[in-house]
Amino acid sequence: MDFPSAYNPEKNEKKWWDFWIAEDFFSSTPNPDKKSFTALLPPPNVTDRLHMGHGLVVTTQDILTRWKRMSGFNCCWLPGTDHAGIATQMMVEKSLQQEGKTRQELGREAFFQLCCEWKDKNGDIIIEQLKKLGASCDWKRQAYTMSEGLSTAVRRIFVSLYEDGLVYRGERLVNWDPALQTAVSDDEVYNEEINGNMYHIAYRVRGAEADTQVVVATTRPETMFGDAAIAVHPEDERYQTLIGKEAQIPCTDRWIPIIADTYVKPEFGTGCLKITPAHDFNDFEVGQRHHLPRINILNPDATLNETCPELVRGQDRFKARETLVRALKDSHQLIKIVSIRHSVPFSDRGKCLIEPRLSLQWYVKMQPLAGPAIEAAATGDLKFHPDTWQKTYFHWLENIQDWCISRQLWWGHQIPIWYCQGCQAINTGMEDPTSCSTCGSTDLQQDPDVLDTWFSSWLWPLSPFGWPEKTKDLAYYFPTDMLVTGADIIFLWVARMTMVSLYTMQKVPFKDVCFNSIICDKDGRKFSKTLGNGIDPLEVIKSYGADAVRFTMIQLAPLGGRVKLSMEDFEHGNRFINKIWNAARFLHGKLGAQTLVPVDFEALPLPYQWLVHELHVAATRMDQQLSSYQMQESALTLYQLMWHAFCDWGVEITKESIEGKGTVEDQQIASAVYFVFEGILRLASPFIPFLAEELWTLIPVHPQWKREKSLVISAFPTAASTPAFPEAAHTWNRLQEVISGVRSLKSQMQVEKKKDLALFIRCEAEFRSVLESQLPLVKKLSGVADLQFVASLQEAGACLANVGPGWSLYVPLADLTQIPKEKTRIAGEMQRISKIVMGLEKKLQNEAFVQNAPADVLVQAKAQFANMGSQLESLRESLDSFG
RNA sequence: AGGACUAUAGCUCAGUUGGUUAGAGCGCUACGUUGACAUCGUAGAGGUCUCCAGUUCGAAUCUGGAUAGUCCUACCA
Repeated sequence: MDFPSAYNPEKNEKKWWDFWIAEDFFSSTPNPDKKSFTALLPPPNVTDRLHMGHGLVVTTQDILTRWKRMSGFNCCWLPGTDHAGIATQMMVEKSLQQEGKTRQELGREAFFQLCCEWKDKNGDIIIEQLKKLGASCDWKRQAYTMSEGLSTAVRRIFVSLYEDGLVYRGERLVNWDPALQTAVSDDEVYNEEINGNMYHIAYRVRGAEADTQVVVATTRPETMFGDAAIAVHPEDERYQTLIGKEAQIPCTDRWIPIIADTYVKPEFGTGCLKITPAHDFNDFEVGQRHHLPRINILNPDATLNETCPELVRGQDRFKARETLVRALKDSHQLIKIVSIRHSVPFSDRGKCLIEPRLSLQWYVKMQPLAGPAIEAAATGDLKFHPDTWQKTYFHWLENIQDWCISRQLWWGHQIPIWYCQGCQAINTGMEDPTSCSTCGSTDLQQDPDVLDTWFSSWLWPLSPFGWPEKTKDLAYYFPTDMLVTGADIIFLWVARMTMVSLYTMQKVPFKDVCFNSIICDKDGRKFSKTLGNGIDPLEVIKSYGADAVRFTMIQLAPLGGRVKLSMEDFEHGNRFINKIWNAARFLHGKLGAQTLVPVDFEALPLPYQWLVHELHVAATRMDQQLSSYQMQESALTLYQLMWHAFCDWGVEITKESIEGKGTVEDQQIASAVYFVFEGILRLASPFIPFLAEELWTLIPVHPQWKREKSLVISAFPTAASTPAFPEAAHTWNRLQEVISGVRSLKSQMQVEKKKDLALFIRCEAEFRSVLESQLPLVKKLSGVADLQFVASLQEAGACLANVGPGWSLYVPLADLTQIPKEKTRIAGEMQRISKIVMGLEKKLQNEAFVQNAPADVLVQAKAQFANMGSQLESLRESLDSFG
């Protein structure tokens, strides 16, 4: 068979992906005889395009899912997309804008239709990109938050919560995005520090004395038209006389009371605070305490409304500020302007300055839902990896605020609430009402708002499996097993899924939540569009292949960490792919002609027993590491096994010991080597599925591995399915030390080219017999012509020495002028070792240590003491031999 | 302001219940290519595990404190 000299990722990735999909390996249906493993793909927005964050989440989850699939689980990894209310609406509006149209001109229905069309055209781009990475999702189940089924679930949960009194409508301050003209939730707001001004403004006070003033400091002077009071601290001596008096809002003839409230910090600003309940969150509360009126001064587009004086009416908030400041200057009521740096809220979506604005919105009462969610994490039903996130989770839930779920958008699930135009009653239900349930009137009007996108995504563990129907899917797959996601949506998504699952099903939605790393550039800055410092995964896949990208990411990124990623990092994964490919190519050339037979492992030569044992150790370790979500470590285990055990030693040994005459011994060795290699491919499959599959089909069939139709559904090696040879492995390790010792000695002498070099070795009798049994191989691997056993150093003469545990290697010094240099080296070595020996001696003489240390630690220390002691002895002997 | 996390080799990071001569990859040095792979091999150099105190027979690992950095939450009228 022809074996290509280089691996072609692009060609093979397509080939194998098509094969896997055609054979339907990733689909799952409920099967009571098989244990399920369910994972949820965090549904990307339909507006998303693949970035490294997705890449990492998908790779991590795919590795775990593929590993579980190969371990015999019935795996369902559920994919899908989120309709992304605001983001999609913005996209569509933008394209409308280019045609010079607005959504208002188009009308709600047509606009909604346009959004649907946009989704149909662009919504699956991200999904196709995920597939490029090899995501082994159950693609037949691909869900979408606006699909019919999922929309029913949204309606069901809304109605249930409403009926349970957990959904209510209230007039509150919301974060108002004037650009999008909608409320956004607290979690969609971010703060940014900007340069601003603090305006000190004088209000006239009505009282006995003429011209008394009270000076307040504010960053938003225009909000004064919504002022309902001026507050001072009740114990602030400066202002005692003012409490109870009235002050006049400049530019108006409105008078407001001066009140006392402990919220005011006397040391801040002037110690006098204007209270604007309708436009500031804290003032809202102060206002509530003092029963102050809430005066809304803003139109939805943040222009000042009719409650304001003509001076500013109709002007934009920033324009109005300028106008007002000029007017205040003229009336000498502007005391001063101080420039400050302060953080102000911005809308995550609209990127514009948020205005707190009074409006009627729908809310979910969160406290009753939070309790069980706290409980679940406290009892360990729900675990976080790393678990430090638990604290954050608790803190948020314990201080939870009600969730504003209405959005003034057109794209999304319209709120299933109908207001009776007759009696004002509120109607809801699973069916659209035709008449008012209170008065029977047919004049009903549906609430124009839509629900927050998260109000559908929080049902992700439930709705795609058919909830609220009691489906077989739901019974089999729910609760799911695992979620991998970014810690940034622990509140927005993770906690809410937990709450709604506990509310509806009395069960946590998943047992384990893994938070993946945040990906940064070389300078530690987060990847962001505005900085343009991101790395496009698709571009990297193009140049290195999906496997290289996957492997690089997973071995670089710990759970819950922060990883600095640069383009060059992907060369690491690429080299690994190349290395494996070439190892396979070598096996093909050297052993390819062999027919594989069952291996009699017990009868294998020592080094091959070691190699088999290495597979056993790695398989055991990887299973354990993956079970505890240590993907990074398991990738390293795989890497070490493949590169340093199999290639550096296994392949080298094979080169020396196969004779190529078709003997039984050769056949056994070839079969053993391929047994290990196939084992490694199996271990590698979850990490680098494309390459593994390609090589797996190229290698000869091994009778001791069960051959399935594809590697992706083959058994993952375990401790039980791989033979172990701990003693043989230990023995071979000792021989490896000698081989390295010889190489080191040669390197010191710079005699790489002297193939006829002969060395002396002195060692214990027992080890000598082992060494003799493997002497030809040891000589070949260490690259010397001869290795002679000597009983003493005297036999060897003036020598360079290399001392290890239980053996000393000597090579005669050709050049006697090197003796001083060698003496210095040995002295240094002796110093290093005697330090260790002295430490051990002190330890062993310490009775407290002897008494308290566990038995195995003690035994180890004693053995090491003896070992190092004898090495020291040998070194001293060498030093002495130089006179 | 409150909270969380991080501090280990020049760089990027491992180090799972306290017991190793503290590791890996990249980079660096020396040597090595007549077919697995130079996308390579062999051998090296390089670390008072940020600092101070404590617990312990024993601390990179646990506790307290300091310093520096990152992030989150709330917020400054």
